[in-house]
Amino acid sequence: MSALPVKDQILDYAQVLVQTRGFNAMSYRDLADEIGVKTSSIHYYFPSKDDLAIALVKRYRDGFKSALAKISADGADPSLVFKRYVDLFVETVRGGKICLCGMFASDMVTLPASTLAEVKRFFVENEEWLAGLLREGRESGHFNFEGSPKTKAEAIFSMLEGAMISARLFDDEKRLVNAAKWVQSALTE
Amino acid sequence: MSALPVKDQILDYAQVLVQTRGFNAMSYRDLADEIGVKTSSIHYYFPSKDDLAIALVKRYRDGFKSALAKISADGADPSLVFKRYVDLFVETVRGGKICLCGMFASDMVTLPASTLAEVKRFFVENEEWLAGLLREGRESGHFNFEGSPKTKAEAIFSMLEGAMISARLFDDEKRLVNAAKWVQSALTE
DNA sequence: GTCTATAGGCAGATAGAC
DNA sequence: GTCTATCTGCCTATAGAC
Repeated sequence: MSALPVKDQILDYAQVLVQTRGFNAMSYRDLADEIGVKTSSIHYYFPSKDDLAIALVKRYRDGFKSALAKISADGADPSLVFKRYVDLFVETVRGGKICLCGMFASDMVTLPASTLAEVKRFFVENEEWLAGLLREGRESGHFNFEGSPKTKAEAIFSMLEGAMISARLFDDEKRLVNAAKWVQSALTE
Repeated sequence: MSALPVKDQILDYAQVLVQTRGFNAMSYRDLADEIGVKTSSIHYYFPSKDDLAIALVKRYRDGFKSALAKISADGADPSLVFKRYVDLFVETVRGGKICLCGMFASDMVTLPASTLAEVKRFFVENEEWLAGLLREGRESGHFNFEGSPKTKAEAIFSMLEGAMISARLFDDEKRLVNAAKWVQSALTE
C-alpha cells in the first residue's frame, strides 16, 4: 500500500478544490497543508499556477476521454450510452462538484490563453463525441431529430454544464436528471 | 449631467467585474481605482464584501424582475416573449459577461449562506416566470409539450445559464441562440 | 462621506541549504 | 525533492482625523 507520488496528490486535490471552490479560490497553501509538504514543493512540480491549471485540464480531458471510451465499449445502443454519459455528470454533482472545465470557463477572463485553449478543447471533444453519438443514433433509428447533430450536441452539453451548477446550488440532482430526460425524449419523439 | 451617487457607481462596476471575472477575483481596490475613491470609502457603503455581494444580487434580481415585466407588458404571444427573454441573455454574452447569479452559483462554496439564499431566489423567480409562460403558452395553443411546466422551466433556465458560459468561452453567441431555438422548436412541435 | 494610515494575513514566487 | 527563509505585493478590514 504505497502512497501516490506527490505530483499526483497535488493534481488530485487541486482538482477537487477547483471543482468545488474555483481556481482563484484555491491556493498553494491549501494544497501544501492537505498533502503535508511545503508550498515550495508544489512550486517544484508546478512552477507557476498557470502550469498547474494546464496540467489539470489536460489530465481531466484524458480522464474524460477514457470514460467516454468505456461507456460505449460494449456496443450498447445510443440511448443507453447517453444515459451513461449523463451519469458521469450526476456523479460529479453528487460529490458537491461541478465540471472542472465549466468552472474554468466561468473564470476565463482571469486565465491565460494557453489554459483557455485546453479548456476549449475539452468542450469541443465532448461536443464532437456527442455529435457522433447523435448521428449514429439517428442512422440506427434510435434517435429522431432534424438538423445538425453538432448544433444539437453543443446545446446538450451546455445544458448539462448549466444543470450541474443549478443541481449543486439546490443540492438536488433531479434538476440534472430531469433536464437530461427531456433532452432524451426530444431526441426520441 | 450629474454623476451617479458613489454607492451606485460601486454597484455598477462591481456587477461588471463579477459578471466578467467572478466575485473572488474582484477587489475593493479594483472598485476604488475605477471610481476614483479610496477603498475605505467602499467599506463605508459596504462594510464587508458579503454585504456587497448581497446588495449586488438583490439589485440584479430587481432589475431582472423589471425586465421580465417589460418584455411581456404588450401582451405579445408566448413565442415572442420567449424570444425576448432569450435576447436578455444574448445581450449579456455580447458584453463579454455571464449571468451574475450563474457566476455566484459557480462560486457557491466560497459564499455565505445569506448570499446564496438570494442567488437561489433569482433562480426560482426566473423558473417560476418561465413556467408561467410555458403554462400560458400551452393553454393558448402556442406551445405543445407534455409534463410539468416547472420541470421544463428548470431545464430551460439551466440550458441558458450553461449556454452563456459556452457562448462567451468561444465568443460565439450562436451557441446560445441555437440552443434557444432548439428549445423553442421542442416546445412547439 | 472621504480621507490617511495601518493592521494582520495570505497570495504567488524564488534563492539556496541539505 | 524537500526544506527554511524571505520577498513583494495584494487582500479585507478598521481607527480616527477632517
